[in-house]
Amino acid sequence: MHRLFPSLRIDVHSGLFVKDPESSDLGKRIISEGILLIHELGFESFTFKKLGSRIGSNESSLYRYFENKHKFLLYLTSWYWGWMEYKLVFTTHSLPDPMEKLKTAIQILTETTEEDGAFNHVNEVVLNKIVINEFSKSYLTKEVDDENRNGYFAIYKRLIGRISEMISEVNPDYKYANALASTVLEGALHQHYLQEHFPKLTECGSSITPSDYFLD
Amino acid sequence: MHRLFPSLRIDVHSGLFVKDPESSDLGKRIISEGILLIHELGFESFTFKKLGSRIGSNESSLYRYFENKHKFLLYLTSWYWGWMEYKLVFTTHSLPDPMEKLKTAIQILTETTEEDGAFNHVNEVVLNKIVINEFSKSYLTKEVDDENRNGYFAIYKRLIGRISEMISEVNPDYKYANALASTVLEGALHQHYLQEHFPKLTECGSSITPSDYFLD
DNA sequence: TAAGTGTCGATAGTATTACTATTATTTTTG
DNA sequence: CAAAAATAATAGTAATACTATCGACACTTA
Repeated sequence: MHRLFPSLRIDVHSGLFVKDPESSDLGKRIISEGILLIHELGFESFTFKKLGSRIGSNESSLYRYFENKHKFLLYLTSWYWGWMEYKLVFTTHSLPDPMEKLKTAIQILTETTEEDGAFNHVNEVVLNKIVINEFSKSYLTKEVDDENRNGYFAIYKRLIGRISEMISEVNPDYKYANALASTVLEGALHQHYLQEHFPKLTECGSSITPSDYFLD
Repeated sequence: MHRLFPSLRIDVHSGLFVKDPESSDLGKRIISEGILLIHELGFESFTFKKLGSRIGSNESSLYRYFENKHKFLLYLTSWYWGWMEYKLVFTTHSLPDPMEKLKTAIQILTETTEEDGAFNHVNEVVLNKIVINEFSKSYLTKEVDDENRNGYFAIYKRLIGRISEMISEVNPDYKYANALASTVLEGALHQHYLQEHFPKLTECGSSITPSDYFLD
């Protein structure tokens, strides 16, 4: 993925920020250091005050970029899924065989993330860990339905739609393409989590990866 | 399941409560109304103060039963998995055919919950909804590893172990029994959630159930 | 019957969180 | 260089997630 498209941007729903963090240096520092800090502290203990003092800025300045920390998380995860979609589409686009296409897709979606030099204020490896640990919290709320109506989960849904289509191309008679697509995506995050914290609940570990499991 | 064992108790790890809520009337009211209130408000907005005023009791009294609301959630979900385990073992115990056993198990684990009159201070239907919405939050924390070491997730892990065994009995050569068992359990909760909030991401709905999908 | 024990409710208090509002200062830009 | 925009500094607020203390009452038991 390295610098193939130096001018590429992941398009995140504008309702998720007050001021586009890509538009300034401070904004980019909020993103890059925010990712690291959420990873270090966990989303519950993460606050804008702490992030502000870490980047030598002020709490109130951060509120000019993001309404609250929940939207900040939505922004980050949305960016992540946009990035995944881009990797997916780019890699599978030219593959003619539906089965190979699907396998490649599953590989991409379930493998351990490697860094992508194309977006230098984003550490994709750490962001992947945040998604594993915190993504569920971004939608397991009382406000989901409103936020969904606003389109905040559009990228994620589109990604599932793409996988679902690939499944249907391999087997048009399979009745549960959507359910399977969502299970793979969510299940991959879950297996990575189990690997780290509940190794007895999965075979995945150093020699077997979640990709092996889902490909099987 | 109705009153087959009137003297049955689900054994929850004693580290999850300060004083056993089953031991008093107030304790039982905390459980039964707590389930309803978490469901109404969502776990984030739920507080002991609100629950106290709802049951005509005092905030500080609740703290005599549970150290904090996180442990309260752990208690409730742990109880739920204990109850599921009991249903699973009871129902599948006498089935001789491994395949039928596994199918019955999957049916139980993925179906929509019905009430069980045997535990009258617990509304299992609402508790199931809490598990769907909040269970992930109980382990997606910075404290998981400590809490896991304390044995707070033992029942859940044992349940996965049982399903894993059933899978291996059907096909001893299958390499990912644990991973599959955990995927089914987590995936079932996820499908129920999607059904409610993201219907486009799954085929599951009024005519097709998550059980159909996972049995397939 | 008096003393001891446990339970619960009431009240008060604390540090922190998740913001909002205002004003001052710096930086950008036209 | 001046105006506008961005950022920093400070203060303030309501709510959260507790902790601590105290008194009332019931129950036991010696």
